[in-house]
Amino acid sequence: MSHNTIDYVQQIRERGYRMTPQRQIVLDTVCAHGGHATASQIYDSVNDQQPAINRATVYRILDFFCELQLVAKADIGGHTVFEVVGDSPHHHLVCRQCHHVASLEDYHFAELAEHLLEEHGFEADLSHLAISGLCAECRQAQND
Amino acid sequence: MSHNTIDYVQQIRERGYRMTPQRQIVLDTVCAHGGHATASQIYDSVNDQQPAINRATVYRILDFFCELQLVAKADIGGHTVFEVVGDSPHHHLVCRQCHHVASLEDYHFAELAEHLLEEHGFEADLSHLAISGLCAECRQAQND
DNA sequence: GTTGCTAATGCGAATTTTTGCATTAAGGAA
DNA sequence: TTCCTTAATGCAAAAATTCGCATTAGCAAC
Repeated sequence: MSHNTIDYVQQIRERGYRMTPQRQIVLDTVCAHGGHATASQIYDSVNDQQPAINRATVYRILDFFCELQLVAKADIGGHTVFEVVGDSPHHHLVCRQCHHVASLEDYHFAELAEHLLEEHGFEADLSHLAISGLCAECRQAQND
Repeated sequence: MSHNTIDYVQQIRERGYRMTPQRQIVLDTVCAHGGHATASQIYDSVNDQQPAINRATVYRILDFFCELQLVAKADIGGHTVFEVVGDSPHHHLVCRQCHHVASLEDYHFAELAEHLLEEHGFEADLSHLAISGLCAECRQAQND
């Protein structure tokens, strides 16, 4: 798995929360999925490993991780998916036509975040943003 | 209501879809709510006016309007809300702590959209984006 | 106006997600 | 190690959302 377990445990405890086997498994599972996984997909995987873990618990844990920003939630093509927040923040360009998803690491987002902080005092969490629009291919196809 | 009915009807027909009384009522209702309304809230309002309209239909119509970009869907503080896309595109800064929502009309977003188009050929639909982060108040409170 | 094609709706059931509450267990203190 | 506090889980029921399919109705063509 790609995450450093010790580190996450510390982060959780420092904020007054508890580390549980359920949370460990869910975190491992989200990591294992790598890309984007829906809550149900994550539950299914978890269930394969530990059938005793309740569905509601998985949902609550995913919410919990999102609040702690260990995991990011995004709406991609109408589906809510989860992804571990790693060391490389990136964004997603989701085509509203073909639903293709392009990942993007772009310094312009950093600029935007700076502006928001300076001009509005808002500390934007600009990692794993899902932006919908028209991809290059679909734009071309439309111009026929 | 704030929307020009004729205009929407044309847009819908031009793309090969049909205008129905159900769609009209849902559109009016989303407009009437003005700000942000959840699917259930919209269904309730619609149901008050026309009890015959099915719940599933309301959900499908909301999706339909989103695809046509007549309506924007956004995740705000964990709730999915809908808003009519008017002539004044704006964005939402959602505080992850206090869940306060600030509206924002910012030219920096337009710049970002330009960059995405020029550098990645992606025509971003940058209206009604919901960005989560920490608002000024909560940031200050955290520094005590 | 009438007809025909098919998009859109209604309905019921399945699936997904949330919620309230009793019980369990994490982890700091004694 | 044992005890205590209360965060976290499991369970069951409710609520929200999606899906398949038979039926209805928009609207373009005649």
